[in-house]
Amino acid sequence: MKIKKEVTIYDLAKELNYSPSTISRALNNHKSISKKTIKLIKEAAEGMGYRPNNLAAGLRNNKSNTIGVLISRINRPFMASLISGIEETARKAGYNVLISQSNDMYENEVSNCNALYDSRITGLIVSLSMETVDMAHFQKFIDQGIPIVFVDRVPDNFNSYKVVIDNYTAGYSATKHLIDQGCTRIAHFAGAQHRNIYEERKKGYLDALRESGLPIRDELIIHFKTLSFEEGNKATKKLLKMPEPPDGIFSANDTAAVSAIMCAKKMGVEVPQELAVIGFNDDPIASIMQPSLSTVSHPASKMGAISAKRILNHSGQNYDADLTEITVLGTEIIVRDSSLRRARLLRSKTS
Amino acid sequence: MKIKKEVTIYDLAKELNYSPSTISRALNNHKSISKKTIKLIKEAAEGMGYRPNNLAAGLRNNKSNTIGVLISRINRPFMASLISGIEETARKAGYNVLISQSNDMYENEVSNCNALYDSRITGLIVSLSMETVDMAHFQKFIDQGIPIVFVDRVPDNFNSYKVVIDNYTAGYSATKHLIDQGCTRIAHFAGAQHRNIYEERKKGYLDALRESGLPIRDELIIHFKTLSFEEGNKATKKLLKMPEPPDGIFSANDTAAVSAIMCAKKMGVEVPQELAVIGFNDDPIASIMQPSLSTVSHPASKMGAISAKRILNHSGQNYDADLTEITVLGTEIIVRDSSLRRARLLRSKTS
DNA sequence: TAAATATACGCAATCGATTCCGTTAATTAT
DNA sequence: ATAATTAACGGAATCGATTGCGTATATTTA
Repeated sequence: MKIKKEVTIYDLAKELNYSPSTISRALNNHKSISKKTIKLIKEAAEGMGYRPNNLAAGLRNNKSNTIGVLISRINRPFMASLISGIEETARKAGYNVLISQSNDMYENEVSNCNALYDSRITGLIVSLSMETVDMAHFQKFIDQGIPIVFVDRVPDNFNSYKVVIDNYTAGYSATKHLIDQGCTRIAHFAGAQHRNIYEERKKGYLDALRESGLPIRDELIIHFKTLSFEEGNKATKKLLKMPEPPDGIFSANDTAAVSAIMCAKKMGVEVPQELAVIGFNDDPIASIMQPSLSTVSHPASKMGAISAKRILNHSGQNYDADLTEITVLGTEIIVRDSSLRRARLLRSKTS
Repeated sequence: MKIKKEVTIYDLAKELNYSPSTISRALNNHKSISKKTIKLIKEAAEGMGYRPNNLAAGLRNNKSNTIGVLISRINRPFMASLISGIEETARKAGYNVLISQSNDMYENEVSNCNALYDSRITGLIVSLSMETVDMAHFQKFIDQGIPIVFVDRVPDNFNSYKVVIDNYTAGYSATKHLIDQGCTRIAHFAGAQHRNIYEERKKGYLDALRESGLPIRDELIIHFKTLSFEEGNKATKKLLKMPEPPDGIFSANDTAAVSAIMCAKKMGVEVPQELAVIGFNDDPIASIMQPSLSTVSHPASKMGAISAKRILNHSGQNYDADLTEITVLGTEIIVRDSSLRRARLLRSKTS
């Protein structure tokens, strides 16, 4: 199989008797090239099958019109939607998207970070791995004026753009909802506390209890490593075997919440009557499973779009590391069957 | 914020009194450079914060160590797992991954195709959009010797690497399973028939019926456009209102199967006793919902890994368009509650 | 009509890494 | 001890697009 020679602006220049400069300017709609010439050149480019070489342009301009994405895992509903939002926004602006996943390991995050840097990305969108504490691997981007947008799992000791949800309020509202449903012994499935989103959710949980005059019982607060299905299963089993088991669970994610419900069912514990459950994320599962899972919905795709826009808007202006714009998005408590104990009661009240 | 100057091999050359050629060779472990010099140069590079510029290297070599991915949508469980498999394999080999989604529109597929080409990707992994018929936009990759791997939704009129599952057998087995469970009026939710995966699944369905001597009833074969939840809902409602409703459904994806089950429940139709359902894909929902959904499992992540490996292996050798290696992976029928009518009967038979 | 300005384009350097040819010095073979 | 290798490195062109500066022609202004 012979490889065809690629058409470059030099080929176009020779063919049309123009200089490469003129070809380049014409293809970029430069104002000093006449409309007629631009049309002529563009048509010839199309006809000869010319395709720009991003590598060459990128080298010259020292950037690649590419947004780098650094997340923990792609195949999580939230992350997939986030990426989808990023890709859609970037694509519309003519940007490409490079992805990489850390699998929640610090070491991978660092090496992926370097790989993305080596590709001279225009900006970086990051959701931190579970392990990450040290932030030094991001410094080189700042030094080069490459914008970083932290999404969802953000650092609190690093100045940069951030796009987050109000985890505190969400945690507070979710817990308050359970209290409103008559729960008095509410357990919490907490995530790794050095990741601020989990810390905030827990704070919200604690404050909701305090405000309602409910005691805080340490034995009802379970600290998870990864909030996995297995972990959730184990934790639920343990909780339900306690002499005074909880009558409600606020889980920091849906996966663990689902496992709690399934475990409860297996153990013959009625949901929501004996155990009300609310999760976090509004994964697709939540609305399908039975009983359907109450949860906190996350505008994942929108967060992706906003993050991408941050980077797109950034280009042109000089990067000011002191200017840290933080976007905080609202969440929504989605009440479904897994926590709805007082449906009729509430309805009769309002009517 | 001042931008630090980047360190290049020229800076290293000046600092260490070597030529740029030597620096480059040392960093690439070229055999004509002494071990001692390599160590010296690498340490200095590390110390001075040198980072290679992929754009420059890519321009010179006319490739970017990047794999391009062109799929319909990222936030589908199957696709997210596919990408995850691709990314993991590519990353290990030092390759980056560029992603783009067509949202199942031909026009987007073409423009994304061009965008990826412009970035001089090393290889392309594609799952076709629902709309795609014309394949001309892929020709330029072939002309340049850039390998293309089609995954899952593959063309049948284009020579290239392909990674697929045996959709015919899967469709046959799924239908056979329903027949074994005593179903005699089995409906099929079919996908767009110009996408071969759906065509094959339907063929398997038809042959299973024929082989068992069951009649093929056109009114029980519903042709979907996108196999969405809404479409599934509508179709199920219609089917169940028929004078002689089906007693089984084989859906070409899980989403529509889930909608069928939920619709049946709403209409008071018992699953699986009155209506047995089997889906396709083994989405996370399948095992969680109630009744749990029988389905065909798809080795998504593995398909991604294999696709990436195809491209990695390809480099070096000359591309031979006549050599079209097709990888066919097996599937597994996952029997869960939604189709299990004869559980006890079967068990007593085997024991 | 001469001067001033605008229009439309060309020249050549540049981005950073790679690699084909050398060249020099060190080692081995005879 | 001299020729023949080998090892270790340098020079300079190259990849393709961009852009500051320069120039010739056309157009406008006074």
